[in-house]
Amino acid sequence: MSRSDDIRAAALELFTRRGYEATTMADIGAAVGIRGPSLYKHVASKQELLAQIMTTTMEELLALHRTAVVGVDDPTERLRRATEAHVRYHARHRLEAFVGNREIRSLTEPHRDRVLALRAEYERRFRELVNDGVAAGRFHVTSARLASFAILDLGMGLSAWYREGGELSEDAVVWQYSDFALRLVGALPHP
Amino acid sequence: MSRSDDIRAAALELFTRRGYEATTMADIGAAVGIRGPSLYKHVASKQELLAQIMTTTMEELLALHRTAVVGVDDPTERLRRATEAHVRYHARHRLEAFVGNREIRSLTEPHRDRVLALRAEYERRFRELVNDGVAAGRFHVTSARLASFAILDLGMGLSAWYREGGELSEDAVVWQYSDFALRLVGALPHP
DNA sequence: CAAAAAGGCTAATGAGTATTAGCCTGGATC
DNA sequence: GATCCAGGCTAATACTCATTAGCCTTTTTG
Repeated sequence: MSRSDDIRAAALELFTRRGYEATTMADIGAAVGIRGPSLYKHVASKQELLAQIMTTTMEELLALHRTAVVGVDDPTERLRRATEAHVRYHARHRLEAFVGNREIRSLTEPHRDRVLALRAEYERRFRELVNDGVAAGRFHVTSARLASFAILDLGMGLSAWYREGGELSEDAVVWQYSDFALRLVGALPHP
Repeated sequence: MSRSDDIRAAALELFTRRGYEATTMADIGAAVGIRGPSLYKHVASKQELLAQIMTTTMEELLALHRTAVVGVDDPTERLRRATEAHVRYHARHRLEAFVGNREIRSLTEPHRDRVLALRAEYERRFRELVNDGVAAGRFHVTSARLASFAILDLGMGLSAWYREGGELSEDAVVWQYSDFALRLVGALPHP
């Protein structure tokens, strides 16, 4: 089983660095010390590798989101926790998040619709968090859609530039970005 | 000359929708009504098409940035104008911006370094805008780098979801996002 | 109006690539 | 100890592409 995991990890790394189309089965094989065709003893196809990465990524993100907000009522706290989960996931699993955001085009049809549906669901949940805050008079934005897109895009941007062990620790980024999200929706008093 | 422009426009459209690697010269030809090999009467190579798109995009963005802030002294106003230019460019030239952000990997070496240098320059300028505001006591952020990344990422995200003629007008998005940027750096009074 | 240049086309060329076929080996199983 | 079989490998299959060659027609030019 470990071999399959190594292959998935190598594929993830290569899909991130070179992109799905530019990565060959021989590349993936070389990364784990075997030839391209031998990969088929472990995985069904290149496309399946991508589909698995993207589907599990979106499912994990949604699961973490649910866990983050469950049992919390205050709109500000709900948005803070959701953003923390969002940002932390993008920092901790930046390869998965990066590929998940960029390779939707390379996904073929049974999978693409599924991933897009999960993503739409995730967006909808953030939008509702913002809407709830506005309805409660706690947030002040002109367009909840725009504000939620902005918050989501912060995480996606993160997955492009964040590096573990870089200048900024994971916690620092999570804390800062969550603060940014609350400032964005006008939820914090002026500093 | 018009033919070359048509080809560049078709390539841009296809690179955006399918990605550089997944776009064939035959596809681009079909989009302008000729066969793949005939394209070579107008352009040198597929790679050149990409390089041209990415280089001119970054140069335009830098030029617009310079124009936006020149002669403005107030830090808040400088950041507002820079963000407006940034967001407006990403809305108005979303295909160029989208490709410019996503296809750096597909660029081969004389060009990639050049584009990366331009991009680094652009990031540096935003970071300095934020630093200046902090130094003047007008902005309140923990990390200027993080804040400028966040603002830049807003534009990049925009180029992924914005659609001309959609629910939100260009001006609405520009105004809102510039406001977000100022809220992000703590430059606005509490609403 | 003849010559040349533009700009198309089809047919190579020359790679590269996912996937399949079929073989081989060394350890596990009986 | 003979038999499996998991997991490698090389060779073949069957594309798909970017790019080049060489030809032909139309338009421009002198």
